[in-house]
Amino acid sequence: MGCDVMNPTFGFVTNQLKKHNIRLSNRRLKVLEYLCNNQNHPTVDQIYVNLHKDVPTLSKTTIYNTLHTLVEVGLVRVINIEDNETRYDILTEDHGHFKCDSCGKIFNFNVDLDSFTTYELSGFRIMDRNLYFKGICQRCLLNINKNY
Amino acid sequence: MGCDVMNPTFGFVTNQLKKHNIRLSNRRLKVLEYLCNNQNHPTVDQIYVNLHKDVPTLSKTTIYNTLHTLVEVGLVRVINIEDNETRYDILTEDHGHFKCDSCGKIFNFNVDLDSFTTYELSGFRIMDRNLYFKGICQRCLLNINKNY
DNA sequence: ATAAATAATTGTAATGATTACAATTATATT
DNA sequence: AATATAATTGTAATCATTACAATTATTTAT
Repeated sequence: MGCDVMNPTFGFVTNQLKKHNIRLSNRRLKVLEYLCNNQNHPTVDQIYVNLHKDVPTLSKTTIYNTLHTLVEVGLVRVINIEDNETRYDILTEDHGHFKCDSCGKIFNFNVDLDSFTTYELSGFRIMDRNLYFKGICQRCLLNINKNY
Repeated sequence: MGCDVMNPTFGFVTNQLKKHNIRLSNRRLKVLEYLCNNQNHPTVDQIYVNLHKDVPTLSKTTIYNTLHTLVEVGLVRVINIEDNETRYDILTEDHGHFKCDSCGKIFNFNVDLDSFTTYELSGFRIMDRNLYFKGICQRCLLNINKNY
C-alpha cells in the first residue's frame, strides 16, 4: 500500500498534522485512522458509531471539532451531495464522486478539474472545485436486471 | 426577454406543468413566479420570507411540497453547495455554479457536463451531474483590494 | 349543478444534524 | 511543580426538514 497523496496512510497524515502544528491527541488520531482505513466518505454518525465501540467516551462534538480542524488545514474535504448528510473525504486530490441512488455507495473517479477554466469566471479566485454525479452503479444495475 | 429553457419565464413553466399534469394552484404559481423572477438560487427560507408579504397564509410546508413536486418532474434542480442550505434552481440546463465565500452570491457558468464520460464509470447509469466551485467573486476581490 | 372523490394546503409537532457554551481534563510551557 | 493553553466532553439550543392529521379547494361522476 503506497504512502502517497492518492491513498493517504495514517503515517502520512500524522506527519501532515505535525507540519501544521496540530497536536496529535488520541481522539484526533482515532478519527484520522478511521478516515484512512475506511475511505468510504463517511458521515459524522458513521465515524461516531464505529469509533464508539473502541472508545466509549468519544463524543460526537469531538469528531465535529476534529473534522473542522482537518478541513481548515486542507487535510480533509467536505462532500455535499445529499442535503441531509455531510460526508468527509481524506482524499484531497482532484477527483469526482458518483453516488449510487440505490445502494448509497460513493465512488471516486479521476477528472482533471484543476485545469478547468472559463472566460465567465475570469477575475474570480477559485479555491474549491467539486464535481459529483448521481445515478445507479454497475453492480445495482446488474442486480435490478437479475430480479426482473 | 426570451421564453426559452435557458431563461424560463412564468408562461413557459406553467405550460410545462400542464404537460406533466400538475395542477396549477395559486400557491404553486406563486412559488414558480418567484423562482422565475428571482433566479438567484434561493433557499426555502428566502422564498418563504418574500412570498409571505403578499400571501400571509402561505406555509413553509407548501413551499417544500411544491419544490419537491417540481424537482420530481425535472422543472427545478436542487443545489447542494453548503451543508446547511439547500437551494433551488429553475434553470435545469447543463451548467455549473460558483459560490462566493465573501458575498454568498451564486453565479452560473456554462460547462458541457452532459458529454463528460470516463472509463471508470462505464456500466454506470448517470442521471444527474453537478459541478460547483467556491472562492471569491470578481466584485468582492476588487472591494478587498480597495479596502487594504 | 351537486355530491363524492381526490388533491392541495396548513399548522403543529417530531426528527436529526450541527453548533454554542460552560465545565472538565489533558498537554505544554515556564 | 505551577501556570497557561489547548482538547474534550456533555448538555442544551438552533435550524432545516419531514411526518401527519385536519382542513380546504378542486376535479370527476352523476
